[in-house]
Amino acid sequence: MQANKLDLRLTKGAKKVLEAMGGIRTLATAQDIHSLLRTDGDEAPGLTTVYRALDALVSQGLVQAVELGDGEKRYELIKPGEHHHHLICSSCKDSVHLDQCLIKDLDTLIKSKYGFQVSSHLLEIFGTCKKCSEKKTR
Amino acid sequence: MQANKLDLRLTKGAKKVLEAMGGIRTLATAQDIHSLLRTDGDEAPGLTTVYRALDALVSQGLVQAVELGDGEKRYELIKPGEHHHHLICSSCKDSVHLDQCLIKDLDTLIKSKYGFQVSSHLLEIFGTCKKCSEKKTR
DNA sequence: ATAATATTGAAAATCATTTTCATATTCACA
DNA sequence: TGTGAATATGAAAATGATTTTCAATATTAT
Repeated sequence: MQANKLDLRLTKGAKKVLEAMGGIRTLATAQDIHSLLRTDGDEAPGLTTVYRALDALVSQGLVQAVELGDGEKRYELIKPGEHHHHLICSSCKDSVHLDQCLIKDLDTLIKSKYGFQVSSHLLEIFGTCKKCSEKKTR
Repeated sequence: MQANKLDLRLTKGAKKVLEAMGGIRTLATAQDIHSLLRTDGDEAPGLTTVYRALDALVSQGLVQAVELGDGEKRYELIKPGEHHHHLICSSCKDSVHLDQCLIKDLDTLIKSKYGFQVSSHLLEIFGTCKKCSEKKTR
């Protein structure tokens, strides 16, 4: 039977990657995820498989990829089809993800002003988090 | 305070790069700029120098670097200290730059809501440009 | 000038990611 | 349940953008 309600044809590797990502709250590189799996021991998939799994998960909408400008892609679990943005602290490198997209309504404005049909966007915000700015002024 | 005496200690290579970028209206990679200079002939700087020049120009605030997720940095001339964002057509790969930052006022909102001091942000918008969507519906 | 300093470029190194290819696993279906 | 086709895997090699090295040049201050 080929019932495809939600096409979740996940490979073994992808399932493990998904599982590992469940335990991470911040953005992680492919290599982060790989070494996490390695630490957890049991038959960890190789790095190549992790990359392939991440690709698959991204196109299935379960994971989002973010590129911050340092030449390394970072990945994060999302609710299927959703996305979100981050506040990234330049000092402690920690990232907080925002619970809602801050520029949802921009799409229609852009459509009417430029005739440009928005399909996705990339928004990341850099600065200093509360903790770090308190440290500085102390 | 002396405001306008900008520290323009540009190397010969950087000057050439700057010049070449003046003639480009879209985002260009280091290699684009390099081959443009090569085409223009006269004693073009090597690729290494182009990279170094771009670094310098970025830290001097004359050029902005954008990373779109394909692992290649793209560069663009800006008015010193300013920045802007792009509408990038997934179909024809052309990019239009927006004349003003669409999320200027977000900073204060984020500051009050998260205690996070914004210093910079990354915003790129992907979709289909007017020309390309007309082509499709034709 | 002359010595000290900074810039250049070719080639080598780096490093994340992708590809290759041979082997192992899963799947369709008779 | 077996059998062959299709898919998944991983180690090693390839890729490709960027960086580093290092020796040769050019620039600058003295």
